[in-house]
Amino acid sequence: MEHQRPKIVDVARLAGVSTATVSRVLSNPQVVSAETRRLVEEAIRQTGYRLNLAARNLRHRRTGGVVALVPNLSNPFFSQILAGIASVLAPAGYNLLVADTRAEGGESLLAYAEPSRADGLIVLDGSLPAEGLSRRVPVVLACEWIPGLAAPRVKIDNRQGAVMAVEHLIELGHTRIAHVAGPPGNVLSEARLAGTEQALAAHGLPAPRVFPGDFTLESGRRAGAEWLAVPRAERPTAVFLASDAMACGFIGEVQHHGITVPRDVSVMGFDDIELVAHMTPPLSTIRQPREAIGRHAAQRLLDRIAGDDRADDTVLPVELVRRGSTGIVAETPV
Amino acid sequence: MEHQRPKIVDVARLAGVSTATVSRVLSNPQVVSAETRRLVEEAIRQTGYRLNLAARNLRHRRTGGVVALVPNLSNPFFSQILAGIASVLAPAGYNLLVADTRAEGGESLLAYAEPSRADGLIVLDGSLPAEGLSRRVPVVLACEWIPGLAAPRVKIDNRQGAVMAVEHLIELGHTRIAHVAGPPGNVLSEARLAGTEQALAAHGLPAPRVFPGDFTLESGRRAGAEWLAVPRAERPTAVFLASDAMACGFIGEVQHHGITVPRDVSVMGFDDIELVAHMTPPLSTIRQPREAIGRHAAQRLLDRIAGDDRADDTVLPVELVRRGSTGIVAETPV
DNA sequence: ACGCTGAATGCAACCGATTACAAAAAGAAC
DNA sequence: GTTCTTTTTGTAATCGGTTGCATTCAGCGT
Repeated sequence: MEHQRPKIVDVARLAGVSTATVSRVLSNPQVVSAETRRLVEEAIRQTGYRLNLAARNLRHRRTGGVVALVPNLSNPFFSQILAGIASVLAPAGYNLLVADTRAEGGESLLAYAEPSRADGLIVLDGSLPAEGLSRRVPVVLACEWIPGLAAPRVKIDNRQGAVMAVEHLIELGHTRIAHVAGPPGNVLSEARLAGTEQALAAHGLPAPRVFPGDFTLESGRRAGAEWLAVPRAERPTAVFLASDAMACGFIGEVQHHGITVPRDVSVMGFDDIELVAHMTPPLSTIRQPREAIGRHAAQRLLDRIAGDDRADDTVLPVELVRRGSTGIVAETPV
Repeated sequence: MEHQRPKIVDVARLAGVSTATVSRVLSNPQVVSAETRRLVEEAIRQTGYRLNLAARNLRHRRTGGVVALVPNLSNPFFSQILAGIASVLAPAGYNLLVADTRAEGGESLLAYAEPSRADGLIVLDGSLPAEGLSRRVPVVLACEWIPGLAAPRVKIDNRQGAVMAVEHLIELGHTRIAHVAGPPGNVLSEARLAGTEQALAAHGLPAPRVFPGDFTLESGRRAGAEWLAVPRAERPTAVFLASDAMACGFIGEVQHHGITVPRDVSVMGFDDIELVAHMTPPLSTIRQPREAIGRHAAQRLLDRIAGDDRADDTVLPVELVRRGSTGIVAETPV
């Protein structure tokens, strides 16, 4: 008879009711009498009817979905944030979709900021253009943020985290402390660098030697190579890197050249990704509450969707995690 | 005047043409005369008109999107596959959305397999129920697969990879070789275990001691603890783990207890995730062509969407990567 | 001047649900 | 039995583009 996908009128016909009633059974069952409801449900089962979302979305002018824009899915750092987001969104009836801003062309990203595609947007990438994003769907910024954009931000105190990291090194007796920065222009890079400088200055120590980096493993490795190239007597005895991934690259490189951590150099990371607890030595780092960041971001977005237009910031606490990669400064320089 | 989002009729009115013409300018510009087109484009600019995707999708009966279902976004293994997928999908005019099958409830996943939500599905998780998936949208399975489901599969030869790993260890002189398996029931776990057994048998060696695991870092750490608990004289001198993540956990644990890799134990992983090249020692492993897996999966999906109904398998080659974590068996057992 | 062809455009039905409003049915009260 | 509520159901407009078919008009041949 009908090879096509059944529509709501097919169900209605079979159940002997109008399409309106079928629709009510679907989205507002309690207004339909028990008997009619049973009839309709049976008809739905028999026809194998499935709702067409495009049609519902068109009528409702909403999509029931939220899109998260992530700079780089390969960074395990983001996945736990996404889990936190999903844990809040799912009970609220929204589903989460993730798009990688690196993988997709820059232009096409704005396509996600359409009310006809998503009801809201959680942006985890600070390098997106502000102008395209405003005036479209509700947006919340998490972790990174976009300077020009008035939207709620959920973040950590990056500067304070850096201060804690550097003070930990200072407590261990280090005075020549280097920093490996994140990508230039990135808001996180800048805050962490500023915190580093602030902590050193507060303790009367000279400004740090800064090696360039971009948060990636490979850039950490290069920083390691640069550190090795510094004459031994001048080498920083401690290095604070702006991401755990870079710290991994750094440690791998210097260990490969016979350096022992933390005897020859103490290393601090930032993020506390799962892996670094299992390295040899385990990495000392600054823990970000990733799950909580995700949960708060999702909650703020739900608020915004519900009409709350405040654009205030949520700042979550970080935590110093002392592990084996940092130690007291060597008594006798070899 | 109008506070509402402009629709196509607003543009049409301003340009002095019909909605049909505006629509044509949008989706089929060459059929409209140059002059009219200019007029319409100007009107679009002035009104700030943006297409409503729900409406277009409803009419077209397609969405222009593909959903990838990933078991666990925190595993960096998947992100490169996703990059490969996006690199094929984007030029074809499809956009990619990612959903984490762990983060979302099981039931809600089937909601993604709706033609009104996505034009196709790439499933990277073998643990999903087959029945819900068939008969909905075109599906391609990548990496893992679902035994009952007739859909094209893009995968590697897991058994052959395991054989290569074990033969590498045998060449180095090892005879007591252990395996740390993936989660029971997983198709990859089983193929890799089978390959391990096959290679050992082919060389007249006894069946491997098998430690349980589930691909995660933590389960690798536990396997390390179990290995340490084996009396020294009986300890396997080489361990092949079914994932790199587990190998990291394993090495971290045994190094923590004074074991030196590869002197005391050789360790092989599987996957070649970026990080393992930077560990100390760098991990020997089996490389999966992740980017290529993603590209092939996306291409097969496009084929399917275009009506190609074959359900054949694509098998991509793996590669043995020799690094520092494997070495010749120690001459004199300490 | 007249018919013919093809390009450009408009009309209006359509995609598949939702929902305001109206009508009908069922109870309640007297 | 009649009137007034309250509940249940149906009618038809609507969400916002798309497209088959019809129409208009310019250009061309005879």
